[in-house]
Amino acid sequence: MSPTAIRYHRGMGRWEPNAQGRLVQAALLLYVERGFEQTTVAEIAKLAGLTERTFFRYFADKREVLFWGAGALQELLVSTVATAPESEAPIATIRSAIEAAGATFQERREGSLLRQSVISLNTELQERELIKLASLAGAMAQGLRQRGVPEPGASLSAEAGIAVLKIAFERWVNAMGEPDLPQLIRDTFDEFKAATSG
Amino acid sequence: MSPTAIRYHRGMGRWEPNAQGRLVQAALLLYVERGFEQTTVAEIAKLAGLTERTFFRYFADKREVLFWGAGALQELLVSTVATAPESEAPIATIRSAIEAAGATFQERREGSLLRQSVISLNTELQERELIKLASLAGAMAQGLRQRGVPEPGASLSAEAGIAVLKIAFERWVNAMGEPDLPQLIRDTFDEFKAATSG
DNA sequence: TATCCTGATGTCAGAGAATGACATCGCCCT
DNA sequence: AGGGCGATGTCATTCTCTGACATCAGGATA
Repeated sequence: MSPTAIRYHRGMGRWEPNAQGRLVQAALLLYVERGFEQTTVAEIAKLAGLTERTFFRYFADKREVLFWGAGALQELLVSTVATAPESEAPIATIRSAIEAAGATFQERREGSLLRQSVISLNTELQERELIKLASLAGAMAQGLRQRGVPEPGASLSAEAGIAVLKIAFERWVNAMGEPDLPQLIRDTFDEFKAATSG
Repeated sequence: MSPTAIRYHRGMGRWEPNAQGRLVQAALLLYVERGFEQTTVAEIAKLAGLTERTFFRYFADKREVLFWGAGALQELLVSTVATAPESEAPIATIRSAIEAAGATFQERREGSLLRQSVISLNTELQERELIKLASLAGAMAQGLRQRGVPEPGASLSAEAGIAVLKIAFERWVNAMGEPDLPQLIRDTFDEFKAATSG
């Protein structure tokens, strides 16, 4: 089937509303159906009823559509770190933040799994994911520093948290038994402590 | 100054020898002088006395030139893991491997710093670096698994090692006092343990 | 109401990355 | 001498991404 343009309302204004949302929806649909590489930006734009040029006004590149939520995730992590109890150990603060992040993935379980299935099939997308994760680690480290945690402890704690998130997420995706991601994160943190304290 | 083609010997065979080496040398030169983005593959190829098409026969993309040594590094890590004492704790094995990797950077100090200065100025290159590091972690984890270390401990230990490498390397690059990288890695491992055992 | 302005989108042109198909031609082997 | 091989060149093409400029509905303003 060849999908026609995605429309929402009828000509309310000069253009259909929610251009960015239509682009995201169109891109995700095509990435899932044909794969990321086999999808051109022109096709995405056409499906969204827009032009290629407009796509690049909303997204820096073809990959970025899939990482639209990264900003909100970073805010969640940073605010969780910022509002943690003063007396708490840095690694415990990071643990709380990562658990909170895990909860949001759990809430959007279907979407998260779909998105990951696309990413897992393409190296370029994995690269983008890794740099987003590194950015998250950097933001959490900065949050810790603002709370007086010195380097390199701040960065090391943040990196540890991201490592746990990565591996817990991977377990979550591969597990058919639908475990709870926050719980998996807690378990993985414990295993991490056991594995690295040798 | 506009550099002319890089030549080695005089027409020994049909072509100048060491085409790949000339490409690496030319690319590095231009990346340092003009920056990565401002350098085109056509320019690199011309400086190496070759064509654009030949560049892409040796390197999958423009970035890959800078990660030429990753294969050897991975072999070093894997073989270090493989030959570690049987009784050793997994995290200690990883620590040894990372230290060995650090030693090779220390040996090529100038080149490592130059390379990193190029990478640090460009996001695309940082993405490639991160996925290479992830690949190293994956290889080390597999090495541990072959020694009977179960998941998720194997992956967690490997990721911890890579996190330490990243941060120790960063300290090494930013430190003007020329500290010893293997020693910095040892110190960072100790700080990591302290930071994550809270 | 007439006019101006703004912002979202379209149109066009172009550089540069990357890839496939095929040509070239010294060198080595027999 | 002849033939095949392998490294390189040539050519054409698709696709990503960007800059410059055009368009035009709707809101603000006089």
